[in-house]
Amino acid sequence: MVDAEVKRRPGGRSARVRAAVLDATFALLSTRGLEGLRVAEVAERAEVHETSIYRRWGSRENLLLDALIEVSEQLLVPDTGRVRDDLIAYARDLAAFLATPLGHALEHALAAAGDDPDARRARERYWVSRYERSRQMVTRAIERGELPDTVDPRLVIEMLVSPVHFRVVMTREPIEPEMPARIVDALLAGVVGSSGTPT
Amino acid sequence: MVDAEVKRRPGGRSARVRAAVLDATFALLSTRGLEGLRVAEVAERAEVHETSIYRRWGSRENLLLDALIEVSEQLLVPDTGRVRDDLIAYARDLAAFLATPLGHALEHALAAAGDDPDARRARERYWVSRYERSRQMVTRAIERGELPDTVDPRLVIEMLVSPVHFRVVMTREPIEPEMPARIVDALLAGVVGSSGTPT
DNA sequence: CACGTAAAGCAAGTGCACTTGCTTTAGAGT
DNA sequence: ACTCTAAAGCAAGTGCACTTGCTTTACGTG
Repeated sequence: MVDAEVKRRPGGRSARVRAAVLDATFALLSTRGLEGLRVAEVAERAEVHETSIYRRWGSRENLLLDALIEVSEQLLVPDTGRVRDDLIAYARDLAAFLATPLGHALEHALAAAGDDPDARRARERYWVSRYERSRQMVTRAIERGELPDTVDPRLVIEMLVSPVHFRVVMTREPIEPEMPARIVDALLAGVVGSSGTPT
Repeated sequence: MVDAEVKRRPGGRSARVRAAVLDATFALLSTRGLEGLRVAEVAERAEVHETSIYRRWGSRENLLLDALIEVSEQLLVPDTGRVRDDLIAYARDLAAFLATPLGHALEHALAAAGDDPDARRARERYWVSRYERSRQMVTRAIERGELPDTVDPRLVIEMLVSPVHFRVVMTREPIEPEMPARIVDALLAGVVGSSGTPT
């Protein structure tokens, strides 16, 4: 599941410990949930000393962040040949993922993460990677001539995904199935041009 | 500063305690910051027993939520006569508020709040009130004939504010001064029609 | 194969959010 | 004024994240 990529001591104990801890974290996350997960329990299950966890990750928060970020790499960027369909599918997949317990946990870990160097690094790495992949949908549309090259991919992606995150983290309302399409239509044609027809 | 609106015992001790605690919370929030604020310290400063705080609010989180929500009532809804200007001004004000320490604190309190009945109530009250006020910008535009009545005010507001909250809570990037205008233009005319000109 | 070092193990402790069982007080209704 | 009760005060305790000073282990290098 987890494949390490360690710094100083490539193949050895460090890597084993890291993998064991992350595996234990996932296991306990699914049984105990985000709130119920105790660091001591992770340590016990990973057969590692609690101190080792704190020395490597610094805090429970950072451990969760590190573990959960790997999960979201599953999210694939669709390529249907039409921007509208790509964006709608992407927003739907995102909403579906964020509705899972793991998705919820990731969102809350990201929102709660502190400002220490470790957390900062993890957060940045995450958003850069996410953005690099998702912008493809827009750049491909521009190459295709479907969108003018004056369009800013970053803005489009931000306006696409932020309402979804917003509902999950801030208002905690469910995302209706038709919401992704309404967002995309408003985004592509403007509210005047589109948002009347509640598909 | 805080004006109570108490349930069972209108004018008496309850109200005094509530006000004293909330005042102490604000005072310590500005000196100690969100992280540094300790419940015991609030109790001491408010000259109230710590237990009383826990009995009334249930948790530190809920106390913060209750205190901070009152602050955001400051945010006024502009009425310039043109939707575009209203929306831009509103997004700017929001971004400016969220950039303050109090704004940051509110966002994180909202994001971190749990799912107990108290937190749920506070959150819902907050968003309902915020939404009721901000939708005015859109409904007025519809009345004016500036926007067709097929436009969904809720969607417009959500798409307007969520990128701002998103940056503050999730990515933690600063909001560029021109971002509000770019969001509004994309929202009104669609990315094809507008977002090329980075004002 | 020896040795130096980074990381893991260990034990003991600290701070703070939150709990609980009981007592005291103040204010609202009669 | 008297009483009834909700809320405040109090004391003692619990759990868990996080810390620290020291020892031990095992990997990588000369």
